[in-house]
Amino acid sequence: MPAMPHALDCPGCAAPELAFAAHDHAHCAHDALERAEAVTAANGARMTPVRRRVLEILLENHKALGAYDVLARLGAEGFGNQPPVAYRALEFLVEQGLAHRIQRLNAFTACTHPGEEHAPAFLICRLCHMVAEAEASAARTSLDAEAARAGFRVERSTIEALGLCPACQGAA
Amino acid sequence: MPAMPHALDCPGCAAPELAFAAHDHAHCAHDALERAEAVTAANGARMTPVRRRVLEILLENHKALGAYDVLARLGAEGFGNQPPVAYRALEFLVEQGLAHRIQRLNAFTACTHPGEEHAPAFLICRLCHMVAEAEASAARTSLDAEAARAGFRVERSTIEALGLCPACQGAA
DNA sequence: TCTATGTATGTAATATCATAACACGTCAAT
DNA sequence: ATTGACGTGTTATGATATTACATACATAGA
Repeated sequence: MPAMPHALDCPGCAAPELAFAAHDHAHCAHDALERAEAVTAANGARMTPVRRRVLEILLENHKALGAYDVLARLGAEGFGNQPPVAYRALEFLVEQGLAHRIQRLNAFTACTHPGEEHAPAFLICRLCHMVAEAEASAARTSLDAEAARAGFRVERSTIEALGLCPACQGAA
Repeated sequence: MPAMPHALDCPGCAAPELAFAAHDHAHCAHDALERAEAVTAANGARMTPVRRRVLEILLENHKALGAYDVLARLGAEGFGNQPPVAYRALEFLVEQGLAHRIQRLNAFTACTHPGEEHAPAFLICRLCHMVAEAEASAARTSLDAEAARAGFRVERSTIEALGLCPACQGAA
């Protein structure tokens, strides 16, 4: 799987913050799955059937899914249908950096560039509910500096924006 | 109520991002209540007994309280004891800019500088659970710019940091 | 003053999100 | 073959939030 040619071809992969833009999503998802296998292997973690399936479900589109939405899908496919089944798989994916939790929505979304160190901001469209990741290092730097002024040491930060994606701005 | 002399005297009020610092909290809370009355009056909104009481409860300290914590207090004091009673009052306070919702905690905290236009970042101590407001305009500017690159229009954003407050850094 | 209107509150019922605790199965290392 | 770590299934429960409807209360206009 040649990484560079692919990234150059695929807007969604080359610039994941453009999840809103049209892109070859099947490709995008397939690629993310491949990377996920690599990431878990590198971490000595196990990508089991439930976990893989949950990731596939999240990768179906760039929206955030609630744990119970995922659970319903799992149950329908013969996996367990009790909440811990979904929550455990989601927690695993988040730990491995393969999915993110969107605090504002109490929901989860597949990571669009797994394997790369990142702590993105999320752009959440209030109409179509798409979620994109955006580079957040500048915002985080400002936040850390401001926190430091108060003597506060930041360990993790959540940056989420609610608004309108390009397509929905036209609609509204 | 002379605003300037007071602000100069009270670290908590002069620099609300220093909620972690020692300050005359009774004064801080009393002042916030007075300002709250002014804000609601200016907005043509009604500061009713339940709403005032909820604000007082939130003002007791700089921690975030869950809706059900607030509700338990209300119920014990003769107000309604069903969830909507708390949620409605909290929603009102948030709308009026007198309280903030902390997404990460599914909880609410009194605003430390009501009446001033602001969209702060929150600094949440994971040990003592204190919550302080920090200036977030720089971080927001970065975020908006990054969002604009993706064609996304930000309407509201949530910026929350989890970490250790000055006091708890010593303890840990 | 009366009454119509909008707003606030109380209450019941229910929906939605999340975790604790325990049983069972698999697999790799001894 | 036994042990121990890990993953999954299941029951039960806890925590957070909303819908819908009934009642009370304030205030403006007749």
